[in-house]
Amino acid sequence: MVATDEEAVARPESRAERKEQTRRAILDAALRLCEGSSLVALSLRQVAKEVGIVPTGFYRHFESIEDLGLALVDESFVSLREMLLDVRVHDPAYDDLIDSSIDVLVEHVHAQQAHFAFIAREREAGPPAVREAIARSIELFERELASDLQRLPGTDAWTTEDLRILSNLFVTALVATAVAVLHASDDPEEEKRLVESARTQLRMVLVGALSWRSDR
Amino acid sequence: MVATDEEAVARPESRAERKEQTRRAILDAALRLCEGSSLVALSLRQVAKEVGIVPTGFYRHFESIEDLGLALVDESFVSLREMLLDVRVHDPAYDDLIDSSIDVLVEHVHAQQAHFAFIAREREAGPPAVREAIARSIELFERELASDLQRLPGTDAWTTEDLRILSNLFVTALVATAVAVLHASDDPEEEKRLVESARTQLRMVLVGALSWRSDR
DNA sequence: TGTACATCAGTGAACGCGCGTTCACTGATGTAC
DNA sequence: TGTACATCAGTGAACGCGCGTTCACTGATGTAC
Repeated sequence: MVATDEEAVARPESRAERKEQTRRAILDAALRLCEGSSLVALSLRQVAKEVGIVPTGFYRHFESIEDLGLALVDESFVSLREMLLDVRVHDPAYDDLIDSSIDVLVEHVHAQQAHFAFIAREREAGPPAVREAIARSIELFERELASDLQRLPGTDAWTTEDLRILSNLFVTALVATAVAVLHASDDPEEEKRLVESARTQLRMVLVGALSWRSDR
Repeated sequence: MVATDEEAVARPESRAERKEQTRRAILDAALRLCEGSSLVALSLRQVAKEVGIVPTGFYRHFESIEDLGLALVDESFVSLREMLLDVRVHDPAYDDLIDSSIDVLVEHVHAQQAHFAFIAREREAGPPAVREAIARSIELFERELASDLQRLPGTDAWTTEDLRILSNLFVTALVATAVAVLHASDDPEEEKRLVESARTQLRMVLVGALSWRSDR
């Protein structure tokens, strides 16, 4: 065993790395503690206690609970963006698009329960700055989905506005499904029903959108 | 002027009536104060101050803020039920069904802003008992809508489950529209766009549902 | 109609508690020479 | 490599404040006779 190795065991992290670990612990603790109520009911002292630092230590990492909330919004949407990439990776054929999208959604909801619940809650109940950040990110997400939809056959002649409207409906239905799956997190039968229901709904929308558009 | 009339002016209300007035004032104050955050961040003392009674006076009317929240849920869904009746009263023809439903929705959102915002917020962020009460009421609302849909031509052969799935998608889209209209409350242009977008979406869904079903 | 008693909506003092924020601090880590 | 100094993540005491809840109360309204 070499001296530098022993040193690495004794002092495995730099000061910056340990600061980053505490920051992570604060973000995780906040996400955990505000499950089932809201960021606006979360206190800095609760978070500090959960993390195991003194209340004033919080200020080394965030200015306020609201500031922490904005960091959680960013994090959550990184999650969501990864989901969109996952759908693209599958490069789905038309008839398979909906099934694979819902599968990816459900998978991500399970892997990122806390993030999904956070967004669903705080988009309406969070501090104003957090609500605005979420609204902006959802709009961005819708635009990205719209540009994905544009690559599908049958949508070539659609206007940007048409795509935005369809994309908005998809996102609305998917968010509702995600929230329902979250609430049924301990009931696999219920989840199956929800997934089946979402499949039917998205198919209705897709069929309707295509035939309704061609009518114009 | 008769003696009894003068008496009516001097003592216009019974004790029970004045208690009811205070109860109403508490409900209104709570609805106002938790706009923009959530019931879980609302204190009994804030409500009492707003109403103009001493904090302990609150207990003459409600056991807790959560109890008050349950009363607000009941009230809000009375509002929603009136909306459904309004749609039925118009007894809409097929091609007019969507337009008149959206008109009624927007009208009710304007008249009952606080109630809609309350439901949208607390269904995810409220105290557990409040969330459950809202979930139950929304399910009931969906079942009522489903039985309305059953009366439409073209849905005769549908199963209960089919109707439930369609009804759920309608409610999801309508709730999303209501929330968007609320957030655009001071921008008539934005509201017009939202209404137009909702019309398009609901038409897509209806067309899709009918043609997709007939495929089976 | 008048009197005696019951009810009960709202009062006001008091309690212990958790809150966000201030401030001066400690001591390990990092850096310049 | 060794030393002297700077940085800064986390500490701990203290503050004034709003919180929910208890309790004994007041006095107007309602009721029984």
